[in-house]
Amino acid sequence: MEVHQHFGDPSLVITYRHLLSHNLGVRDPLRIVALCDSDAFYAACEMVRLGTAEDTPLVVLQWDSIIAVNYPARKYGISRMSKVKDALQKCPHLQVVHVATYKEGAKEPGYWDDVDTKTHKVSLDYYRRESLKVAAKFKDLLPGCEIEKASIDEAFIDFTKRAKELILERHPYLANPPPEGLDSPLPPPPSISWDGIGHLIPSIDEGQLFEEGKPVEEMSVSWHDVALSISAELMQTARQEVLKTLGYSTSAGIARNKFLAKLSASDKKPNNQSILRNSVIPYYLKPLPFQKIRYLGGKLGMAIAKEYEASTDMQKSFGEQAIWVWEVLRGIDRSEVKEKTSQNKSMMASKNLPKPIVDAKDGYHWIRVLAAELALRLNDARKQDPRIWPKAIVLHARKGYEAARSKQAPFPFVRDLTVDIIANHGDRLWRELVGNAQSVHVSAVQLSFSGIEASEAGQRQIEDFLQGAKRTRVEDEASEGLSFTCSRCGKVIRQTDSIRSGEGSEADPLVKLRMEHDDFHYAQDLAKADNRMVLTPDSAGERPRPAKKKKENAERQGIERFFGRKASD
DNA sequence: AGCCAGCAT
DNA sequence: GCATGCTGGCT
Repeated sequence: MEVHQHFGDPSLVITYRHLLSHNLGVRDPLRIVALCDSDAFYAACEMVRLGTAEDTPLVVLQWDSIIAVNYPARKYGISRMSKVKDALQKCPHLQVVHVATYKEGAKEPGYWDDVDTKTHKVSLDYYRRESLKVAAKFKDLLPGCEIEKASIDEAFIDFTKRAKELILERHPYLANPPPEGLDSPLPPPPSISWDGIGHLIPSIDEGQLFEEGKPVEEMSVSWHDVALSISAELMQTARQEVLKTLGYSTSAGIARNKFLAKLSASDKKPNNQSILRNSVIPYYLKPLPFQKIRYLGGKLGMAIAKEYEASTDMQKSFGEQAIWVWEVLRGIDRSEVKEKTSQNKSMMASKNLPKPIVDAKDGYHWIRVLAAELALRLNDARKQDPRIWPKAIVLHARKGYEAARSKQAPFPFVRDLTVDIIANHGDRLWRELVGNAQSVHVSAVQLSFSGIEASEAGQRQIEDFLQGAKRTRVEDEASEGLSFTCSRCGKVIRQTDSIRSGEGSEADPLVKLRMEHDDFHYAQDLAKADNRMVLTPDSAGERPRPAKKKKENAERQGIERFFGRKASD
């Protein structure tokens, strides 16, 4: 088995130091990573929403395309490629559900029976919310584990730390290293029961489970295998609990790194998990078309494949494809499982246009639709964390067959985010993109926020606003009148007689002053976005509150307004 | 910083 | 396909 020698670490002797250390990272010989993903997630979401029976075949539609097929439906030979018509022929009682959409007249996305891509826009928000629920549940169920949400339906879980804890708990004698010291090898591991904790990926064909007269599964048990079995146990109970409480079935792969976890996760779908022991890795990788490996599925994979075929020398010198693939894997997969903030770093709304935009002015219609969705979503996200704010707003437009072009601009911090603010920025970017042309050919538009963070700047502005009043008042008491320093424009704002319209208000006058100044910034943002006159802070108080007026207007303008307008085509 | 290409589900 | 999201590289 010379192939084993190329694997280095797996055959490395595991010592007391390895077991007792907690900071060995990706080099840890006891490292355990799982990839857990939801089975046919969008379809499962719809089943949960509709209370559909578990064995009901169901597909999810986006316009005319099937984007999710649950496992009962797959039994009928239905796939994502199928046409709805064919699917219904294969399975007449198939449930067909269209994703939620925004439609004219409705403020919230919903499920309608008259969806039309010319007038509606898809909303995937329900799936995002369900995804967050699942992730939160796994975090609850797996304390001491690092969890990285990798996509809407997948998460990596690092069990290393927890598995080591449990090894020590179950084998307390390991806590006391022998006199030879921490670097002496651990005693032989106990035998392992793999029952009920998933599918053990075999090293060779199911047909020949014996080697050298011994069952393969009894060969070469290591402490890493012990850690694997413990992790598999934890993963199994967590998955069962998610299924029971939220209704989502999942599949998982458990192995020594992210790549292998990801790979093995799809071995036994749905509702099952696979365990990949180090000793079977070479056998597992050998027959694997390497395009299946993450990051090798696209252009890079093709390039490498070409290079590989071209250079026969390399092939000869390296011999086995499995080894070569493994070398690639080693190089790339030093990646840690790292917790991500539950808040995404970008937020995007996009729309492909079956009827391209021809008249440049018609761009505003779809931009406002996209802006309305972003407003809803960002305001929603801010309920979790009011500090979050995007650094920039980006507009992409695909012209005809050309690749998409984009323009972006910094996005200012404003307290009350409205559709208008976003749309006005979007409109400005649209003008930059289309230039002077009144006639265009835009087949897709995409509006997004980037660099979303719980920014200190945003937080400070809010804190200043709420708390600054007190501090400033003290400073100001000696001097004449009310004033404060605006953290946004950096100017000292003083109360002038013009603002002092004795409305017998019960509010703190300084708070009031700040609010009015804030309104100025709000108005200025709008004005800037409109490429029109820019006010100066000092003149703001003299004006008859244009911001307020605009705001009231804006509040009445929900998403329905923009759908109400005809996309003139 | 702004824009794009590429990869992913 | 379509609707998302992330990262890295280039200017």
